[in-house]
Amino acid sequence: MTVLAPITRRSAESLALDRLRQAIIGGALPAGSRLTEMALAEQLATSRATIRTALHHLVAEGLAVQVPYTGWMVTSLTANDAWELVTLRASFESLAASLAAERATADARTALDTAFDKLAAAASSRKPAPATAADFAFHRAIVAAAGHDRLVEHYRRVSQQISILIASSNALMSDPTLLVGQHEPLYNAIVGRKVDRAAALARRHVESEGAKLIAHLRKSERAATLFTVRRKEPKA
Amino acid sequence: MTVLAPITRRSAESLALDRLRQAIIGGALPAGSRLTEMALAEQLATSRATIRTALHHLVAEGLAVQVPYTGWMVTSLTANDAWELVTLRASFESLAASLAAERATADARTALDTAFDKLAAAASSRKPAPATAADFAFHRAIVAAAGHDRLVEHYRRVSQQISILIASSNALMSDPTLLVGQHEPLYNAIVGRKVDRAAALARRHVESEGAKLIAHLRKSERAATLFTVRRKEPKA
DNA sequence: GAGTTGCCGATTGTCGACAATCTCCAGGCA
DNA sequence: TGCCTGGAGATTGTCGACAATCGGCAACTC
Repeated sequence: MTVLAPITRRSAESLALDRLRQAIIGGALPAGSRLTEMALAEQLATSRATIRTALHHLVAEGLAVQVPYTGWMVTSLTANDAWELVTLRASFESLAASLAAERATADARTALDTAFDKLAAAASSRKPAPATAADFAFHRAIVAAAGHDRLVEHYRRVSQQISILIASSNALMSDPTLLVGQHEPLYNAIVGRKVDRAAALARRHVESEGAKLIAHLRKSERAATLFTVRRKEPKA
Repeated sequence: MTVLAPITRRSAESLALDRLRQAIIGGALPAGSRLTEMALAEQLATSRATIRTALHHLVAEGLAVQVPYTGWMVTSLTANDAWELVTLRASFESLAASLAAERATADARTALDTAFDKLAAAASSRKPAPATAADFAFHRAIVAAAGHDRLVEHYRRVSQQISILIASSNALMSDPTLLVGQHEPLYNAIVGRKVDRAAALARRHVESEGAKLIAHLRKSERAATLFTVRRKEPKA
Protein backbone atom coordinates (compact mmCIF):
# COMPACT_ATOMS: atom_id res chain seq x y z
CA MET A 1 0.00 0.00 0.00
CA THR A 2 2.67 2.45 0.91
CA VAL A 3 4.71 2.79 -2.25
CA LEU A 4 5.52 6.45 -1.94
CA ALA A 5 8.18 7.76 0.37
CA PRO A 6 7.16 10.89 2.21
CA ILE A 7 8.36 14.09 0.66
CA THR A 8 9.82 16.46 3.17
CA ARG A 9 9.13 20.05 2.34
CA ARG A 10 11.72 21.67 4.55
CA SER A 11 11.65 25.32 5.42
CA ALA A 12 14.06 27.68 3.74
CA GLU A 13 15.54 28.40 7.15
CA SER A 14 16.53 24.80 7.62
CA LEU A 15 18.02 24.51 4.14
CA ALA A 16 20.00 27.70 4.60
CA LEU A 17 21.26 26.49 7.98
CA ASP A 18 22.53 23.24 6.49
CA ARG A 19 24.34 25.02 3.67
CA LEU A 20 26.00 27.48 5.99
CA ARG A 21 27.01 24.83 8.51
CA GLN A 22 28.53 22.67 5.81
CA ALA A 23 30.40 25.64 4.38
CA ILE A 24 31.89 26.43 7.78
CA ILE A 25 32.83 22.91 8.81
CA GLY A 26 34.12 22.15 5.34
CA GLY A 27 36.34 25.21 5.40
CA ALA A 28 34.68 27.07 2.53
CA LEU A 29 33.90 29.82 5.03
CA PRO A 30 37.10 29.98 7.09
CA ALA A 31 37.26 30.95 10.74
CA GLY A 32 36.90 34.69 11.17
CA SER A 33 35.03 35.21 7.90
CA ARG A 34 32.50 37.98 8.00
CA LEU A 35 28.94 36.97 7.28
CA THR A 36 26.71 39.79 6.07
CA GLU A 37 23.01 39.10 6.01
CA MET A 38 22.39 40.76 2.67
CA ALA A 39 25.22 38.98 0.88
CA LEU A 40 24.10 35.60 2.21
CA ALA A 41 20.48 36.33 1.38
CA GLU A 42 21.48 37.13 -2.17
CA GLN A 43 23.70 34.07 -2.60
CA LEU A 44 21.12 31.68 -1.19
CA ALA A 45 18.28 33.46 -2.99
CA THR A 46 16.21 34.11 0.10
CA SER A 47 15.38 36.98 2.42
CA ARG A 48 17.30 38.51 5.28
CA ALA A 49 14.77 37.18 7.80
CA THR A 50 15.49 33.61 6.74
CA ILE A 51 19.24 34.15 6.89
CA ARG A 52 18.88 35.78 10.29
CA THR A 53 17.12 32.74 11.69
CA ALA A 54 19.80 30.45 10.29
CA LEU A 55 22.53 32.65 11.75
CA HIS A 56 20.87 32.51 15.17
CA HIS A 57 21.03 28.74 14.96
CA LEU A 58 24.68 28.85 13.98
CA VAL A 59 25.41 30.98 17.03
CA ALA A 60 23.54 28.50 19.21
CA GLU A 61 25.72 25.74 17.75
CA GLY A 62 28.85 27.72 18.47
CA LEU A 63 29.80 28.06 14.81
CA ALA A 64 29.27 31.81 14.54
CA VAL A 65 29.27 34.88 16.74
CA GLN A 66 27.26 38.06 16.52
CA VAL A 67 28.49 41.58 17.22
CA PRO A 68 25.56 43.99 17.71
CA TYR A 69 25.04 46.46 14.89
CA THR A 70 28.26 45.31 13.33
CA GLY A 71 27.93 41.87 11.89
CA TRP A 72 28.24 38.12 12.18
CA MET A 73 31.38 36.10 11.67
CA VAL A 74 32.51 32.53 11.68
CA THR A 75 33.77 31.58 15.13
CA SER A 76 37.48 32.15 15.43
CA LEU A 77 39.27 30.03 18.00
CA THR A 78 42.47 30.49 19.96
CA ALA A 79 44.66 27.93 21.66
CA ASN A 80 42.83 28.69 24.90
CA ASP A 81 39.53 27.95 23.21
CA ALA A 82 41.03 24.67 22.08
CA TRP A 83 41.91 23.87 25.69
CA GLU A 84 38.34 24.57 26.74
CA LEU A 85 36.96 22.42 23.96
CA VAL A 86 39.26 19.52 24.73
CA THR A 87 38.54 19.51 28.45
CA LEU A 88 34.81 19.59 27.78
CA ARG A 89 35.04 16.89 25.16
CA ALA A 90 36.99 14.70 27.56
CA SER A 91 34.27 15.05 30.17
CA PHE A 92 31.54 14.31 27.67
CA GLU A 93 33.22 11.26 26.18
CA SER A 94 34.13 9.93 29.58
CA LEU A 95 30.50 10.14 30.65
CA ALA A 96 29.35 8.71 27.33
CA ALA A 97 31.74 5.76 27.51
CA SER A 98 30.67 4.82 31.01
CA LEU A 99 26.98 5.09 30.14
CA ALA A 100 27.49 3.16 26.91
CA ALA A 101 29.31 0.40 28.75
CA GLU A 102 26.58 0.28 31.37
CA ARG A 103 23.40 0.46 29.36
CA ALA A 104 23.84 0.53 25.58
CA THR A 105 20.93 -1.07 23.72
CA ALA A 106 21.44 -3.90 21.26
CA ASP A 107 20.96 -1.51 18.35
CA ALA A 108 23.49 0.90 19.74
CA ARG A 109 25.98 -1.93 20.18
CA THR A 110 25.53 -2.96 16.57
CA ALA A 111 26.09 0.63 15.44
CA LEU A 112 29.22 0.77 17.57
CA ASP A 113 30.54 -2.43 15.98
CA THR A 114 29.86 -1.04 12.51
CA ALA A 115 31.58 2.23 13.32
CA PHE A 116 34.65 0.40 14.64
CA ASP A 117 34.83 -1.80 11.55
CA LYS A 118 34.65 1.23 9.31
CA LEU A 119 37.39 2.86 11.34
CA ALA A 120 39.57 -0.18 10.83
CA ALA A 121 38.84 -0.20 7.08
CA ALA A 122 39.54 3.52 6.73
CA ALA A 123 42.75 3.14 8.72
CA SER A 124 44.06 0.36 6.52
CA SER A 125 43.32 2.45 3.42
CA ARG A 126 45.84 4.98 4.77
CA LYS A 127 43.94 7.94 3.30
CA PRO A 128 43.89 10.75 5.87
CA ALA A 129 40.52 12.32 5.02
CA PRO A 130 38.34 9.19 5.27
CA ALA A 131 40.32 8.09 8.31
CA THR A 132 39.58 11.35 10.12
CA ALA A 133 35.91 11.10 9.19
CA ALA A 134 35.71 7.51 10.48
CA ASP A 135 37.47 8.60 13.66
CA PHE A 136 34.86 11.28 14.31
CA ALA A 137 32.05 8.89 13.43
CA PHE A 138 33.30 6.29 15.91
CA HIS A 139 33.35 8.81 18.71
CA ARG A 140 29.87 9.97 17.75
CA ALA A 141 28.70 6.37 17.90
CA ILE A 142 29.97 6.05 21.46
CA VAL A 143 28.12 9.18 22.48
CA ALA A 144 24.96 7.99 20.75
CA ALA A 145 25.23 4.63 22.53
CA ALA A 146 24.95 6.42 25.87
CA GLY A 147 21.24 6.93 25.21
CA HIS A 148 21.37 10.49 26.51
CA ASP A 149 19.83 13.08 24.19
CA ARG A 150 21.22 16.15 25.93
CA LEU A 151 24.70 14.68 26.01
CA VAL A 152 24.48 14.24 22.23
CA GLU A 153 23.49 17.89 21.85
CA HIS A 154 26.23 19.26 24.08
CA TYR A 155 28.81 16.96 22.48
CA ARG A 156 27.75 18.03 19.03
CA ARG A 157 28.39 21.61 19.90
CA VAL A 158 31.96 21.09 21.04
CA SER A 159 32.87 18.63 18.30
CA GLN A 160 31.64 21.03 15.62
CA GLN A 161 33.86 23.72 17.02
CA ILE A 162 36.75 21.30 17.05
CA SER A 163 36.00 20.70 13.38
CA ILE A 164 36.52 24.40 12.75
CA LEU A 165 39.83 24.19 14.56
CA ILE A 166 40.96 21.24 12.47
CA ALA A 167 39.77 22.79 9.22
CA SER A 168 41.48 26.10 9.90
CA SER A 169 44.83 24.71 11.03
CA ASN A 170 45.29 21.94 8.46
CA ALA A 171 45.67 19.77 11.48
CA LEU A 172 48.20 17.20 11.98
CA MET A 173 46.77 13.82 11.26
CA SER A 174 48.65 11.13 13.04
CA ASP A 175 49.47 8.06 10.96
CA PRO A 176 46.12 6.48 10.01
CA THR A 177 47.46 3.01 10.67
CA LEU A 178 47.77 3.89 14.36
CA LEU A 179 44.07 4.66 14.67
CA VAL A 180 42.92 1.13 15.40
CA GLY A 181 45.42 0.67 18.21
CA GLN A 182 44.40 3.99 19.72
CA HIS A 183 40.72 3.07 19.84
CA GLU A 184 40.65 -0.67 20.35
CA PRO A 185 41.06 -0.71 24.15
CA LEU A 186 38.22 1.76 24.53
CA TYR A 187 36.04 -0.24 22.18
CA ASN A 188 36.74 -3.44 24.09
CA ALA A 189 36.05 -1.82 27.44
CA ILE A 190 32.65 -0.63 26.27
CA VAL A 191 31.48 -3.87 24.70
CA GLY A 192 32.95 -5.73 27.70
CA ARG A 193 30.87 -3.50 30.00
CA LYS A 194 33.89 -2.31 31.99
CA VAL A 195 32.26 0.94 33.06
CA ASP A 196 35.08 2.61 34.97
CA ARG A 197 37.76 1.45 32.56
CA ALA A 198 35.79 2.77 29.58
CA ALA A 199 35.40 6.17 31.21
CA ALA A 200 39.08 6.40 32.06
CA LEU A 201 40.22 5.28 28.62
CA ALA A 202 37.91 7.71 26.86
CA ARG A 203 39.17 10.60 28.96
CA ARG A 204 42.79 9.68 28.46
CA HIS A 205 42.39 9.22 24.71
CA VAL A 206 40.65 12.55 24.15
CA GLU A 207 43.09 14.39 26.39
CA SER A 208 46.19 12.96 24.75
CA GLU A 209 44.94 13.66 21.23
CA GLY A 210 43.78 17.08 22.36
CA ALA A 211 47.17 17.87 23.84
CA LYS A 212 48.74 17.42 20.41
CA LEU A 213 46.21 19.75 18.83
CA ILE A 214 46.70 22.39 21.52
CA ALA A 215 50.48 22.22 21.25
CA HIS A 216 50.22 22.62 17.49
CA LEU A 217 47.99 25.67 17.88
CA ARG A 218 50.17 27.30 20.51
CA LYS A 219 53.13 27.00 18.18
CA SER A 220 51.35 28.64 15.25
CA GLU A 221 49.95 31.30 17.56
CA ARG A 222 53.40 32.23 18.74
CA ALA A 223 54.56 32.47 15.16
CA ALA A 224 51.55 34.62 14.26
CA THR A 225 52.19 36.90 17.21
CA LEU A 226 55.78 37.49 16.19
CA PHE A 227 54.65 38.23 12.67
CA THR A 228 51.92 40.59 13.81
CA VAL A 229 54.24 42.43 16.15
CA ARG A 230 56.73 42.99 13.41
CA ARG A 231 54.14 44.16 10.96
CA LYS A 232 51.67 46.12 13.07
CA GLU A 233 53.45 47.42 16.13
CA PRO A 234 54.88 50.50 14.41
CA LYS A 235 51.43 51.49 13.35
CA ALA A 236 49.76 51.10 16.75
CA MET B 1 35.62 63.28 37.28
CA THR B 2 33.32 60.34 36.71
CA VAL B 3 30.14 61.20 38.54
CA LEU B 4 27.73 59.69 36.06
CA ALA B 5 27.16 55.97 35.80
CA PRO B 6 27.10 54.77 32.22
CA ILE B 7 23.64 54.37 30.76
CA THR B 8 23.26 51.21 28.79
CA ARG B 9 20.93 51.46 25.86
CA ARG B 10 20.11 47.80 25.38
CA SER B 11 18.34 46.41 22.37
CA ALA B 12 14.67 45.53 22.63
CA GLU B 13 15.62 41.93 21.85
CA SER B 14 17.82 41.72 24.90
CA LEU B 15 15.21 43.29 27.17
CA ALA B 16 12.51 40.96 25.89
CA LEU B 17 14.80 37.96 26.39
CA ASP B 18 15.46 38.89 30.01
CA ARG B 19 11.79 39.36 30.76
CA LEU B 20 10.84 36.06 29.22
CA ARG B 21 13.64 34.15 30.89
CA GLN B 22 12.75 35.57 34.27
CA ALA B 23 9.09 34.71 33.76
CA ILE B 24 9.98 31.11 32.94
CA ILE B 25 12.52 30.51 35.69
CA GLY B 26 10.33 32.32 38.20
CA GLY B 27 7.38 30.15 37.31
CA ALA B 28 5.12 32.91 35.92
CA LEU B 29 5.18 31.03 32.63
CA PRO B 30 4.88 27.40 33.75
CA ALA B 31 6.41 24.45 31.92
CA GLY B 32 4.37 23.57 28.87
CA SER B 33 2.86 27.05 28.46
CA ARG B 34 2.23 28.06 24.89
CA LEU B 35 4.07 31.15 23.70
CA THR B 36 2.49 32.88 20.71
CA GLU B 37 4.55 35.51 18.99
CA MET B 38 1.70 37.96 18.55
CA ALA B 39 0.52 37.78 22.15
CA LEU B 40 4.05 38.27 23.47
CA ALA B 41 4.68 41.10 21.03
CA GLU B 42 1.56 42.83 22.27
CA GLN B 43 2.33 42.32 25.97
CA LEU B 44 5.91 43.53 25.67
CA ALA B 45 4.93 46.29 23.26
CA THR B 46 7.29 45.33 20.50
CA SER B 47 7.19 43.61 17.13
CA ARG B 48 7.06 39.94 16.24
CA ALA B 49 10.59 40.08 14.81
CA THR B 50 11.98 41.12 18.19
CA ILE B 51 10.03 38.42 20.00
CA ARG B 52 11.18 35.86 17.47
CA THR B 53 14.81 36.67 18.12
CA ALA B 54 14.26 36.39 21.86
CA LEU B 55 12.48 33.06 21.42
CA HIS B 56 15.38 31.72 19.37
CA HIS B 57 17.67 32.59 22.26
CA LEU B 58 15.36 30.86 24.73
CA VAL B 59 15.49 27.73 22.60
CA ALA B 60 19.28 27.94 22.52
CA GLU B 61 19.24 28.15 26.30
CA GLY B 62 16.97 25.14 26.57
CA LEU B 63 14.10 27.06 28.12
CA ALA B 64 11.69 26.81 25.17
CA VAL B 65 11.01 24.55 22.21
CA GLN B 66 9.66 25.35 18.77
CA VAL B 67 7.20 23.30 16.74
CA PRO B 68 7.20 24.40 13.08
CA TYR B 69 4.07 26.23 11.94
CA THR B 70 2.48 25.46 15.28
CA GLY B 71 4.07 27.44 18.04
CA TRP B 72 6.57 27.82 20.80
CA MET B 73 6.21 26.56 24.33
CA VAL B 74 8.06 26.57 27.61
CA THR B 75 10.23 23.46 27.89
CA SER B 76 8.38 20.68 29.64
CA LEU B 77 10.54 18.11 31.38
CA THR B 78 10.01 14.49 32.36
CA ALA B 79 11.77 12.40 34.98
CA ASN B 80 14.03 11.09 32.23
CA ASP B 81 14.95 14.66 31.31
CA ALA B 82 15.77 15.21 34.97
CA TRP B 83 18.11 12.22 34.88
CA GLU B 84 19.87 13.65 31.83
CA LEU B 85 20.21 17.04 33.48
CA VAL B 86 21.56 15.62 36.71
CA THR B 87 24.15 13.41 35.03
CA LEU B 88 25.34 16.33 32.93
CA ARG B 89 25.41 18.67 35.89
CA ALA B 90 27.46 16.16 37.85
CA SER B 91 30.02 15.99 35.07
CA PHE B 92 30.19 19.76 34.77
CA GLU B 93 30.55 20.40 38.47
CA SER B 94 33.09 17.66 38.86
CA LEU B 95 35.20 19.23 36.13
CA ALA B 96 34.63 22.69 37.57
CA ALA B 97 35.62 21.65 41.07
CA SER B 98 38.86 20.06 39.93
CA LEU B 99 39.77 23.06 37.79
CA ALA B 100 38.84 25.47 40.56
CA ALA B 101 40.99 23.57 43.05
CA GLU B 102 43.85 23.50 40.59
CA ARG B 103 43.91 27.00 39.18
CA ALA B 104 41.38 29.43 40.66
CA THR B 105 42.57 33.03 40.66
CA ALA B 106 42.72 35.10 43.85
CA ASP B 107 39.58 36.98 42.79
CA ALA B 108 37.71 33.77 42.16
CA ARG B 109 38.73 32.43 45.57
CA THR B 110 37.43 35.57 47.22
CA ALA B 111 34.14 35.21 45.35
CA LEU B 112 33.96 31.59 46.46
CA ASP B 113 34.51 32.58 50.10
CA THR B 114 31.79 35.20 49.85
CA ALA B 115 29.37 32.75 48.28
CA PHE B 116 30.01 30.20 51.02
CA ASP B 117 29.51 32.80 53.74
CA LYS B 118 26.22 33.85 52.19
CA LEU B 119 25.18 30.23 52.01
CA ALA B 120 25.89 29.83 55.70
CA ALA B 121 23.95 33.00 56.51
CA ALA B 122 20.98 31.97 54.40
CA ALA B 123 21.01 28.51 55.94
CA SER B 124 20.91 29.85 59.48
CA SER B 125 17.99 32.11 58.56
CA ARG B 126 16.02 28.91 57.81
CA LYS B 127 14.04 30.55 55.01
CA PRO B 128 13.79 28.10 52.09
CA ALA B 129 13.75 30.59 49.18
CA PRO B 130 16.91 32.53 50.03
CA ALA B 131 18.59 29.29 51.02
CA THR B 132 17.89 27.75 47.63
CA ALA B 133 19.11 30.89 45.89
CA ALA B 134 22.34 30.89 47.90
CA ASP B 135 22.79 27.20 47.15
CA PHE B 136 22.57 27.86 43.39
CA ALA B 137 24.86 30.88 43.72
CA PHE B 138 27.53 28.86 45.54
CA HIS B 139 27.55 26.24 42.81
CA ARG B 140 27.74 28.96 40.16
CA ALA B 141 30.72 30.44 42.00
CA ILE B 142 32.54 27.11 41.82
CA VAL B 143 31.92 26.89 38.10
CA ALA B 144 33.04 30.48 37.60
CA ALA B 145 36.21 29.78 39.58
CA ALA B 146 37.19 27.15 37.03
CA GLY B 147 38.12 29.94 34.61
CA HIS B 148 36.50 28.12 31.71
CA ASP B 149 34.05 30.25 29.68
CA ARG B 150 32.50 27.39 27.75
CA LEU B 151 31.97 25.37 30.90
CA VAL B 152 30.04 28.32 32.33
CA GLU B 153 27.86 28.43 29.23
CA HIS B 154 27.09 24.72 29.17
CA TYR B 155 26.50 24.67 32.92
CA ARG B 156 24.16 27.61 32.68
CA ARG B 157 22.04 25.75 30.20
CA VAL B 158 21.51 22.70 32.38
CA SER B 159 21.07 24.62 35.60
CA GLN B 160 18.41 26.84 34.02
CA GLN B 161 16.49 23.77 32.98
CA ILE B 162 16.82 22.37 36.47
CA SER B 163 15.31 25.65 37.67
CA ILE B 164 12.27 24.94 35.52
CA LEU B 165 12.04 21.52 37.09
CA ILE B 166 12.21 22.93 40.60
CA ALA B 167 9.75 25.72 39.86
CA SER B 168 7.22 23.36 38.28
CA SER B 169 7.33 20.69 40.96
CA ASN B 170 7.39 22.85 44.09
CA ALA B 171 10.47 20.88 44.88
CA LEU B 172 11.37 19.39 48.11
CA MET B 173 13.75 21.61 49.90
CA SER B 174 15.80 19.72 52.38
CA ASP B 175 16.20 21.36 55.77
CA PRO B 176 18.14 24.62 55.19
CA THR B 177 20.22 24.04 58.27
CA LEU B 178 21.76 20.98 56.60
CA LEU B 179 23.09 23.03 53.68
CA VAL B 180 26.36 24.04 55.28
CA GLY B 181 27.27 20.51 56.19
CA GLN B 182 26.47 19.34 52.69
CA HIS B 183 28.75 21.88 51.06
CA GLU B 184 31.54 22.39 53.55
CA PRO B 185 33.72 19.41 52.56
CA LEU B 186 33.58 20.45 48.92
CA TYR B 187 34.43 24.02 49.80
CA ASN B 188 37.39 22.90 51.89
CA ALA B 189 38.67 20.58 49.19
CA ILE B 190 38.67 23.39 46.64
CA VAL B 191 40.37 26.02 48.78
CA GLY B 192 42.77 23.33 50.00
CA ARG B 193 43.65 22.52 46.38
CA LYS B 194 42.73 18.85 46.72
CA VAL B 195 41.95 18.41 43.02
CA ASP B 196 40.79 14.81 42.91
CA ARG B 197 38.90 15.03 46.18
CA ALA B 198 37.09 18.17 45.04
CA ALA B 199 36.03 16.49 41.80
CA ALA B 200 34.76 13.41 43.60
CA LEU B 201 32.88 15.37 46.26
CA ALA B 202 31.23 17.62 43.68
CA ARG B 203 30.05 14.63 41.68
CA ARG B 204 28.74 12.81 44.73
CA HIS B 205 26.94 15.88 46.06
CA VAL B 206 25.18 16.68 42.78
CA GLU B 207 24.26 13.06 42.19
CA SER B 208 22.81 12.51 45.65
CA GLU B 209 20.78 15.72 45.57
CA GLY B 210 19.72 14.89 42.02
CA ALA B 211 18.61 11.44 43.03
CA LYS B 212 16.11 12.94 45.46
CA LEU B 213 14.73 15.24 42.76
CA ILE B 214 14.41 12.40 40.26
CA ALA B 215 12.69 10.15 42.77
CA HIS B 216 10.25 12.92 43.59
CA LEU B 217 9.47 13.43 39.91
CA ARG B 218 9.03 9.72 39.19
CA LYS B 219 6.51 9.53 41.98
CA SER B 220 4.43 12.44 40.71
CA GLU B 221 4.71 11.11 37.16
CA ARG B 222 3.29 7.75 38.20
CA ALA B 223 0.44 9.51 39.96
CA ALA B 224 -0.22 11.65 36.90
CA THR B 225 -0.24 8.58 34.66
CA LEU B 226 -2.78 6.77 36.80
CA PHE B 227 -4.94 9.86 36.80
CA THR B 228 -4.68 10.28 33.04
CA VAL B 229 -5.45 6.64 32.37
CA ARG B 230 -8.54 6.72 34.52
CA ARG B 231 -9.80 9.87 32.94
CA LYS B 232 -8.93 9.40 29.30
CA GLU B 233 -8.79 5.69 28.62
CA PRO B 234 -12.56 5.24 28.12
CA LYS B 235 -12.52 7.88 25.46
CA ALA B 236 -9.60 6.48 23.42
C1' DG C 1 -22.75 5.41 11.83
C1' DA C 2 -17.98 5.36 10.07
C1' DG C 3 -14.90 7.32 7.22
C1' DT C 4 -13.45 10.93 4.12
C1' DT C 5 -13.27 15.48 2.32
C1' DG C 6 -13.26 20.33 2.39
C1' DC C 7 -13.02 24.48 4.90
C1' DC C 8 -11.80 27.87 8.54
C1' DG C 9 -9.25 30.01 12.11
C1' DA C 10 -4.85 30.38 14.24
C1' DT C 11 0.04 30.56 13.97
C1' DT C 12 4.41 30.70 12.08
C1' DG C 13 7.35 31.47 7.66
C1' DT C 14 8.97 34.92 4.52
C1' DC C 15 9.47 39.35 2.61
C1' DG C 16 10.75 44.32 1.69
C1' DA C 17 11.33 48.96 3.76
C1' DC C 18 12.84 52.17 7.09
C1' DA C 19 15.33 53.36 11.56
C1' DA C 20 19.26 52.93 14.69
C1' DT C 21 23.90 52.06 15.32
C1' DC C 22 28.68 51.16 14.42
C1' DT C 23 33.17 51.80 11.93
C1' DC C 24 36.27 54.31 9.43
C1' DC C 25 38.32 58.15 7.29
C1' DA C 26 38.84 62.90 6.03
C1' DG C 27 39.24 67.39 7.76
C1' DG C 28 40.11 70.95 11.18
C1' DC C 29 42.64 72.60 15.09
C1' DA C 30 46.23 73.25 18.65
C1' DT D 1 52.39 65.70 14.59
C1' DG D 2 48.67 64.28 17.35
C1' DC D 3 44.01 64.62 18.76
C1' DC D 4 39.30 65.54 18.32
C1' DT D 5 35.11 66.25 15.43
C1' DG D 6 31.94 65.28 11.99
C1' DG D 7 29.89 62.88 8.31
C1' DA D 8 29.48 59.06 4.87
C1' DG D 9 28.82 54.36 4.17
C1' DA D 10 27.78 49.87 5.62
C1' DT D 11 25.27 46.73 8.54
C1' DT D 12 22.13 45.22 11.73
C1' DG D 13 17.63 46.33 14.52
C1' DT D 14 12.76 46.81 14.07
C1' DC D 15 8.47 46.97 11.88
C1' DG D 16 4.06 45.74 9.38
C1' DA D 17 2.04 42.93 5.67
C1' DC D 18 1.26 38.86 3.05
C1' DA D 19 1.99 33.74 2.16
C1' DA D 20 2.41 28.94 3.73
C1' DT D 21 1.17 25.57 6.90
C1' DC D 22 -1.11 23.20 10.63
C1' DG D 23 -5.04 21.34 13.51
C1' DG D 24 -9.61 20.64 14.20
C1' DC D 25 -14.51 20.80 12.99
C1' DA D 26 -18.39 20.40 10.05
C1' DA D 27 -20.48 18.65 6.07
C1' DC D 28 -20.83 15.05 2.94
C1' DT D 29 -20.85 10.28 1.12
C1' DC D 30 -21.67 5.49 1.40
